[in-house]
Amino acid sequence: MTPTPKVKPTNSELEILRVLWDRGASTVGQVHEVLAAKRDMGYTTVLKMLQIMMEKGLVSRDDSRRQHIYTAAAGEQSVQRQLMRDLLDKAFAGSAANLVMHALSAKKATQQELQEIREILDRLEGESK
Amino acid sequence: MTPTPKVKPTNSELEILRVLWDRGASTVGQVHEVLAAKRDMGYTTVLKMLQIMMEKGLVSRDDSRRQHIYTAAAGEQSVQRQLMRDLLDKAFAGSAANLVMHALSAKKATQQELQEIREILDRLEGESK
DNA sequence: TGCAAATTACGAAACAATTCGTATTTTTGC
DNA sequence: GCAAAAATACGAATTGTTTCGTAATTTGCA
Repeated sequence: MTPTPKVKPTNSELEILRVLWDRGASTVGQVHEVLAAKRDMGYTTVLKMLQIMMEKGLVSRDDSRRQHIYTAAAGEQSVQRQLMRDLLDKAFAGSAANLVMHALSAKKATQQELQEIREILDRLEGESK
Repeated sequence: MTPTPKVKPTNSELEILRVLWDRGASTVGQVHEVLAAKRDMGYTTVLKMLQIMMEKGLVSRDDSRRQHIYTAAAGEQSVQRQLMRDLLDKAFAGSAANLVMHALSAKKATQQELQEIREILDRLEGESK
């Protein structure tokens, strides 16, 4: 089980977590490189963010070497579930079906993804039978 | 078509929109009554929020009478879609299937909801053929 | 060794979101 | 009419987020 963070990540923090989830353990420079490609963002800004996230327990780091190496402490799955629940409550009045409907129309899923979703449905339906 | 707001509602704004979507046009007092039941929140806080939301175009109001009547200007559907897109990008790396998976496991859907989702899938799959 | 380069630490400014106290305005009942 | 009650307007404090400049530290190498 991935640990559930105590705090809900802010938007910027989520951007950084995204990088760490995708790349795995990274230096500040590596995270910065990825983010700077998308939008303007100074090196020390990223550094500071990571330091704050360290305090909040969202990342952990190895500072045994010259360049500190940061790792996402909050598991991708856990954070996703947390954000999902939050959005479900606040914006969708708890209706998962409604949310799914919007998710699918917000972004076209591939044939393969649609197939995967069918499988999830099958599994869920099987369980509740 | 419900109008898409220019701005993304903040958390508190979403709470208020939730009330307006559920109850329909409401006075400050009515909104306050609902929110105060959940968490501590002063009357003028709600009032101020609604005034700010008015400026942002998230609500409209009828101030022809003593008590102003507020209505959600941002349609529930539009806001949901917008938030969905946002979350999809930031937390789910664009994978709708992944998001749907979490949505379904975060909150058990009813048989009927599952059926509705299947119908959506059918429709989508039909389109892309 | 000691200087230049690379890195982290720190503080604080800029901005945005939330909250509420007080002032002002409007209505109503006497 | 006028006072009390009820409502809105406004300003500002507080808190949280994001950003970055500058200082301090560490490392490698000439």
